[in-house]
Amino acid sequence: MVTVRDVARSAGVSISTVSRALSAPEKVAPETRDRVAAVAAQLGYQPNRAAAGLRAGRTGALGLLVPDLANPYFAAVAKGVAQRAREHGLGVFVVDSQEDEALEGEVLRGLAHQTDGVILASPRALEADRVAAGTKPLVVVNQDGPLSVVTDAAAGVTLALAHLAGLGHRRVAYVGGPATSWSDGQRRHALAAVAAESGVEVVPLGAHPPTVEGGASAAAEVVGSGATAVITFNDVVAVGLVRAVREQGLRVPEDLSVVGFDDTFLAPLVTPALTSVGADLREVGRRATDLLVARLAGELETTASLSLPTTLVVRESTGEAARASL
Amino acid sequence: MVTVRDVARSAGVSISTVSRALSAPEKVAPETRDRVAAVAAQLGYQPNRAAAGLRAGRTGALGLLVPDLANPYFAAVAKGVAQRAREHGLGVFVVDSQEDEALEGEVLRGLAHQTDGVILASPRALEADRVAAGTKPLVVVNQDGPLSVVTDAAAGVTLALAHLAGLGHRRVAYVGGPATSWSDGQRRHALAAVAAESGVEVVPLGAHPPTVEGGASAAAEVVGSGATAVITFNDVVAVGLVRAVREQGLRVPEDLSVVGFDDTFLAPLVTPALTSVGADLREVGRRATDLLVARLAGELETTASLSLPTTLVVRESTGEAARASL
DNA sequence: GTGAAAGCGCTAACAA
DNA sequence: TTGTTAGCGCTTTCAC
Repeated sequence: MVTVRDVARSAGVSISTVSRALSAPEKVAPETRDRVAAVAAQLGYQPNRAAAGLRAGRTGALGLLVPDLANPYFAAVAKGVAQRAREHGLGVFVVDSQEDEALEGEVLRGLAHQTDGVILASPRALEADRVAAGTKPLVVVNQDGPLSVVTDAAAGVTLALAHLAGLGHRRVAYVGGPATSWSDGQRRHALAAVAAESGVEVVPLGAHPPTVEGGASAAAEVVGSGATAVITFNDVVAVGLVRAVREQGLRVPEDLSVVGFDDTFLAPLVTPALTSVGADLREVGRRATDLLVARLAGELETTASLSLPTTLVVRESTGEAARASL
Repeated sequence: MVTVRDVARSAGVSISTVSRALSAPEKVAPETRDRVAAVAAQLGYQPNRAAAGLRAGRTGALGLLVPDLANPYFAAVAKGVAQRAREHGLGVFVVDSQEDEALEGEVLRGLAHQTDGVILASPRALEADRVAAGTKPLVVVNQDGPLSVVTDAAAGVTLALAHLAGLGHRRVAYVGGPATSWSDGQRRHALAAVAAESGVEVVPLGAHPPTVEGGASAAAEVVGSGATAVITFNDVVAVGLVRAVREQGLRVPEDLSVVGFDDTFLAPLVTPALTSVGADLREVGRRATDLLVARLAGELETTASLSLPTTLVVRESTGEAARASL
């Protein structure tokens, strides 16, 4: 392992000059700086993060806590975080809380300790998390907080409703996700708020698991609601719902239009391809990272909330409201 | 921040006793150990990993390098790694090389430096990577290496071929993935080897991008091959292929049986649900982690290769060979 | 602009 | 069994 001492000796300077030349170049004479840089490169010197952090009180690493890394939603956010962190020269410790509230706190405690700050994606137990994180800055994705990044639910449902209204739908159902989901609450709220101005009646249905089965189990409720179109908590629920109503002999979109949420890569692949409300999840990860980095640099006051735009991708699962009613 | 000194003072012992009590309990008198543990817990002491690592020459962290974290395949592996690493009390630095060979090496160099060893998932430039990793142990997933974890391609294609043969298929095409893909090579090799004993003629087709478009672009070739069934490089390719042949008026599985690869969560969601050769990807991640940990503990010779079993999940996209030929 | 020296929190000889 | 001590590689005053 090549250390500052090796570089210093080779360049004929002291170790402090090496350190400065590499991390605060403006404090060193240009020629010295260049010489040190050249020697460092030639020797293949890589600063030891742990040592640097130990002294400077930083770790040079960020933490990312997700409920389920195998979920494409979080995988996309994680990718954005990893990407941007690299650009900032920071490492990312990734931890999967396995959707377990208790584990979330426990794991966060450890994570906070070995990072400069952590990004919490869709936390299940935010209050406990704040305690677990201690004094380390926390950026929250998909939930409220002093430092947070969310996608604009109101804009998303407005787009969906406008699209459906334009197709002649007058009664639209909403198949919700888990009652504990913050986004679900946001969407229900937004739906109620914008229904009137869209000229559409919204029928909020109950909570369903965010799975294919959850979607299937909502089929009866949807059909019974008399709605000609439905918005679902996410794409997977939409797939389950489509499958179930088809088994009842209904056609999508002729008899029922379906709008998914999240616009995952699933949406274009299923039949019919799903119209879905989406957001750029990698961008969510990137912006969360930027927020954390800015906060660490002290460039930010204690509070900053970002709302990222949502889009509606129209595919095959929505069409004109032909039926009078179900 | 509470340090060893605080615990030592509170417990009335020296800092080395605290260190020992916590990391080598058997070297300390039971009563002392218990007292230290109690005080540490009460004070909420968390050892500083960076400091410990600095002194001990370990970092307490593993690295995981994937070509694309948003790819469900790698996301699943990553989840397994994160999970098991946590159980071993190690952190995981995750890096996404964005499918870029040059970036892979560069990123690995940095990763190797701040971890005790790294897991390389489906590396694109293994030779360069060995250099970049220096002396740090490397566990390779999905490719050959001194320390490696792969899924059993031969078993997978044997299962698929047996299944198709049982349905009466006598001519089976294989739509390959990128020419640089190691798994693709393994599968082609295995296919050629087991074709005879399955009583099936295998028609290897060209390389196609591992995308929906890639699958669609293979449609003509597949139809032209006269095969009644086809095995594809992965599920996404299968979806593209199914879509394209359907547009030509063929039915799946009545006119063409399709077997995907990887058994991603896509498989059960598309129509028709895809028969697919799969493996437990989280387990792949877990075993790779175990291998690396064992190697770090010196429990392993320099070489160890694991081949994990594959399964065939039969769904709706395969059926009896009714056609004489296309 | 540069160097000497202290010390971040911890572990591992070495003593006792 | 326990304590003392010397660093791990680096950053950062403080002199010069």
